[in-house]
Amino acid sequence: MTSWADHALSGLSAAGLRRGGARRTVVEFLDDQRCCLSAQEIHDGIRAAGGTVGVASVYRALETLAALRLVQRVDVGDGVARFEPAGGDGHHHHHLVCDDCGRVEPFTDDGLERALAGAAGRLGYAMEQHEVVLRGACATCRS
Amino acid sequence: MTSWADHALSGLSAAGLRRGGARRTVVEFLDDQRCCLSAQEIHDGIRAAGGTVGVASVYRALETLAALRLVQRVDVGDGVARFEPAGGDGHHHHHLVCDDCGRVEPFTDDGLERALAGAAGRLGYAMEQHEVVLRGACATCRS
DNA sequence: CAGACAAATGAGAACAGGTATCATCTGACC
DNA sequence: GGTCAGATGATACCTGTTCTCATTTGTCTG
Repeated sequence: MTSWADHALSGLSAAGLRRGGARRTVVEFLDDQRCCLSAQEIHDGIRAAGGTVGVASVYRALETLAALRLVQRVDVGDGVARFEPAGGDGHHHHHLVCDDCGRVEPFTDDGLERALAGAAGRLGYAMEQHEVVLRGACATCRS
Repeated sequence: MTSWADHALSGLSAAGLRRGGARRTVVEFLDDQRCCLSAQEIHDGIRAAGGTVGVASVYRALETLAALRLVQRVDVGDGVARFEPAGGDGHHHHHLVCDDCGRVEPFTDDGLERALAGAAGRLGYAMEQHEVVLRGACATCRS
């Protein structure tokens, strides 16, 4: 099995960057997550797990990983940036945000991916990443 | 012709809110714009046009309008919130962000809209709004 | 049309997420 | 093991956004 963490660490080496210390800790922490997390949540989570990584290092690691397309930055509209693993295994997804309960949940849709690729092609855009956020009332809150 | 400004001001009245002063100024300023603007840009633009609206009022007006779905909040990933008219006339669009020059440009795509509606329906989501951001190299920067 | 009153406003303080600084440390190569 | 540039962490700082509060202004009433 090739975990995303391995993929990401390889990517860092390939870019001529070191893979030890804080960067590795952030990568390994992210690897255990299901959906996007804010930098603060990542920082807190690492400390709760016994790690001692500074906030600055978390932000630096995320910035580096985002530049290498190894993490995706997600903005759901509450003013805080969230991050999640990207690239590597095909665990690509988008997000639903419930206006009532504020919960963020992932979803995938092949037709949507095709439509996105089609639109980018038609516009002459070399698409590197895309982000889709749907807002509304989730199935739970509708009742 | 029914401008978006009229539509938005009607919406404010219907919600039992006053339509004079700062709120009206913000609505009328937004009505002249092509694409999304940050709160700061809106504030500066109004002052440049001779208006005297405080920053707080700009943010409050935008928050109110967003809650009424009269403006759409757009987040392109640089940490500043942008806003643009929404609802009313069918001037709905999404955004392309160039990783090189940072320019944000609007686009529309019917196939994409259909795919979004289809995905939301399949997931049991009552979709109120959606936002799509494509990142990559724009046609100009590719050469 | 004047009076009354709650909603709305503006200036600036306060807050928070994110970034820059800098002395110290450490991974990778020799 | 030695060397040194890259990396780290604590903290000061910056900037976008929200809060506070005294003052102003729509709107409704009589």
